[in-house]
Amino acid sequence: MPYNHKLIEEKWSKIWSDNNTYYCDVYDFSKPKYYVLDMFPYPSGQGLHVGHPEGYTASDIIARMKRMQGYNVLHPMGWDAFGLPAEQYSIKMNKHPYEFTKTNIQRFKKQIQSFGFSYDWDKEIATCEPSYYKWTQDIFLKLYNKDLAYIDYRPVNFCPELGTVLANEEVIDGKSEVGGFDVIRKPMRQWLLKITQYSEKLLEGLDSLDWPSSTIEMQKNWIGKSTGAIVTFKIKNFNDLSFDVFTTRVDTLYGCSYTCLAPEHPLVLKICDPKYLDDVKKYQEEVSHKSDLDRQKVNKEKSGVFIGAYAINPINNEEVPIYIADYVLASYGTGAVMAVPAHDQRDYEFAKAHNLKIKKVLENDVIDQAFEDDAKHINSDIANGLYIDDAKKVILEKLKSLNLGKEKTSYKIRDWLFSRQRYWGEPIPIILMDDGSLKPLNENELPLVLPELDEYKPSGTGESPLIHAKEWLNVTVDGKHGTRETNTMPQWAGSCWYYIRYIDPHNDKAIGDPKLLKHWLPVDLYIGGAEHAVLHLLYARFWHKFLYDEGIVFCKEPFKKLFHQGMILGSNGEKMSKSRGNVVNPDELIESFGADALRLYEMFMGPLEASLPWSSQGLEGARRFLDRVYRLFSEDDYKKKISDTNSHELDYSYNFMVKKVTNDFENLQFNTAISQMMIFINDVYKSNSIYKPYLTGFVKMLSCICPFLGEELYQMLGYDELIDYQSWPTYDESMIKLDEINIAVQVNGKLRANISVNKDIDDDSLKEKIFQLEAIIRHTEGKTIKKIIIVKNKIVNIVAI
RNA sequence: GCCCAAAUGGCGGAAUAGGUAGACGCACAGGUCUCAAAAACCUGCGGAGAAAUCCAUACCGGUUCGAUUCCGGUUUUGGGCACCA
Repeated sequence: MPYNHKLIEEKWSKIWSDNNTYYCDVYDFSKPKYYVLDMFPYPSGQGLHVGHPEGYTASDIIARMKRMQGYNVLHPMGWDAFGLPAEQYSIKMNKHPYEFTKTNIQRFKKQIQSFGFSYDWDKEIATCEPSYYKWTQDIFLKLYNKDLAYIDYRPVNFCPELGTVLANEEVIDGKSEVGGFDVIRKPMRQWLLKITQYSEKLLEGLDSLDWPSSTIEMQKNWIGKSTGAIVTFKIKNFNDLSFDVFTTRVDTLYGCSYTCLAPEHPLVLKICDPKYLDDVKKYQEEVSHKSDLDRQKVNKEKSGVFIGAYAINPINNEEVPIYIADYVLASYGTGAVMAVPAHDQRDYEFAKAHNLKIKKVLENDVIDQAFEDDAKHINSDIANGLYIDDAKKVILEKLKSLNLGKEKTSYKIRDWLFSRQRYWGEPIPIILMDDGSLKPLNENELPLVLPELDEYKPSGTGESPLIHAKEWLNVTVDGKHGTRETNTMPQWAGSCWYYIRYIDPHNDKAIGDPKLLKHWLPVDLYIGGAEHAVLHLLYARFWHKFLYDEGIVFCKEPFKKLFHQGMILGSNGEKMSKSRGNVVNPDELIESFGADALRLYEMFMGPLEASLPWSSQGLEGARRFLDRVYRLFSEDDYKKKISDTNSHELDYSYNFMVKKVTNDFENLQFNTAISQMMIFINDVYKSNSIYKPYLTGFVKMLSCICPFLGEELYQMLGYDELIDYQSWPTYDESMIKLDEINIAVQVNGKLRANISVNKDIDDDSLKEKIFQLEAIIRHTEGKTIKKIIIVKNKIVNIVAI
């Protein structure tokens, strides 16, 4: 008989909630702590899909194992509740997004709870609650007071037709996603955070982390540190003017045959020859119309124009022409480059297109592309005959003596654009006084709560709808008038520090409690999608490092171990989406197969980090296994085999399983752990007597994956307590060691026989036995034995010719 | 274009300090039970061959007694980045 999952799920859900089973007393410091965290979801209107529970099940298995291993486990869940869809909904319905968000949260919570995850719901948070964002605002003020937040003008995607600013994802081919209207680039007043001041700290911390190496690599590339040099070029006929370039290959300076400025470079119009002015202005105009994306896409042709001016190469006083080109970015380095066409591919292409001189300074053949590697320097006067490192040294020394160059480290990372022209986000707690000064709120004025609006429609100017909240907007400070900042914070803000708030969300004092934060941080295991490899994980690290510098947290990194779960694809191997019609609904699956079967299947599909196609037959197989397990406990034929005395039939199988499962769980390799548990159950079916403690140990491990059935089976074995805080099974290493082992025998690397011998048999006896084997005699007959390789207790290879 | 990862039966996958390729599950086929079906249980299951044996971990080469695993090259797929000086 299959078990009744509905009854069991209902029964244990109630018992868990009545007993507050998964409550974590964070002030209990008597046990070691384990903090296992999921990336919290955005509660969208669509509800949960089968991808969500994959990561949640993995973290839940770890949480349950750690509880049994005696840890005080913090395993919380909450809601990343500010966001675009809620704002769009409120515009459409002219309703407050809070209600919509609240409804979605309730639905998500109900769905998540149906999986039997051992979350401590007492720690639940939502980033859109004033009691939460009070502290997001507080951290912003701390950043502001440390001069890490500032206002600047930055271009945004503005849609005049919709009267609103659009996110990149809302713009498709230069048109708005909604309505298909034109989108233009318009500079607007923005807040930025100086994440660039933390470049080095963000880089340093990476190597100490137990993170996927690809994620560490991506963060390194994002920060983009490169060490090189600044070289100063004077301008011919402009004695007092010069510009700096940044280069990583100062050793090739003798090969510089032109220089190139970003079209936006402030010097361009000052030094441009009037003859070329029209062309230059036209080119600048063209470039300014291109959005960042356009400018990056059109990368086939190296466009640019000569501005009729010349720069002086400081190393040899050669006069080189100055161009402007859009392949030089104003935002990186100094916004100017020295071009060495022979040894930089981009410069090479530009030089070819504009008929510029290509001068070799490295001993190698440059035929139809640039040579960018190391070689002996030529045509380089003081650097002739030297290789890259020494060449850099002598050239830099000379530049330094001329006061025209120095070492310089450059980073790709830019300051974080931290404001949105939206309603549904944390208000920025700053007042813009009429006299132009900025007045931050005091801590005791927080939270600055979002006001109710009559209408949530866009302002039409691109500003936030908060501009409509006249009463909220206008304030008087010390008798002077000012208006509140109408920009709000981006969705990232709330998720930058939520792992701190979880520790004790009911107690504001917890955020400043050193003992508590020292005990619980860092997060021991953080599980979430690889799509957050850079932005969220970098921003959160930035805030954490800032809070460390402020003396609020005491570890340098927030997340010790990180794991990215893969994606669950549709059964056709494509990404699940409504339009493809391959979406699987978890509610229906729990209804018909039970939460335990769904959890088990998702863990058994394959490696956690892999993207795998959904198979409903696979789910049926998982359920079949659980029924097979249940039968052992419910059918008389099997029940009567359960015994308090050990017949030793399962000694090996059980102990091996405990070892493997413990190991695999620790490494989040659930698919192989489950297959070992299946092997154990197959062995149990074959044995005549089942030692009860072995069955108990199995149930404990199963309960991490399938908690409802785990509790039920534990009770059926006759135990009164809940299984959740029982001790983790141990194994006896001596039971795993076999006396007799199987050895493979190869001749010339090909398997010819198998032989069963005593473990650790000496080589001579083994050889003697082997040469009695018929297959070995046949394959070595008439040949000379050149060598016999023996790998102890594993394999023998006879080399014979 | 650059960077990273991957490629194993009909399918998901297992096995890498180099050592018996295909664990476990799915699908499929045959059988037992049944009036019958379902469920359950048993057996088989990479390809060729009667067998001996041969071939087989994307493809081509190399190192090695021995390569899915290491090295070089090629192809394909997936992910990331987009002229970063």
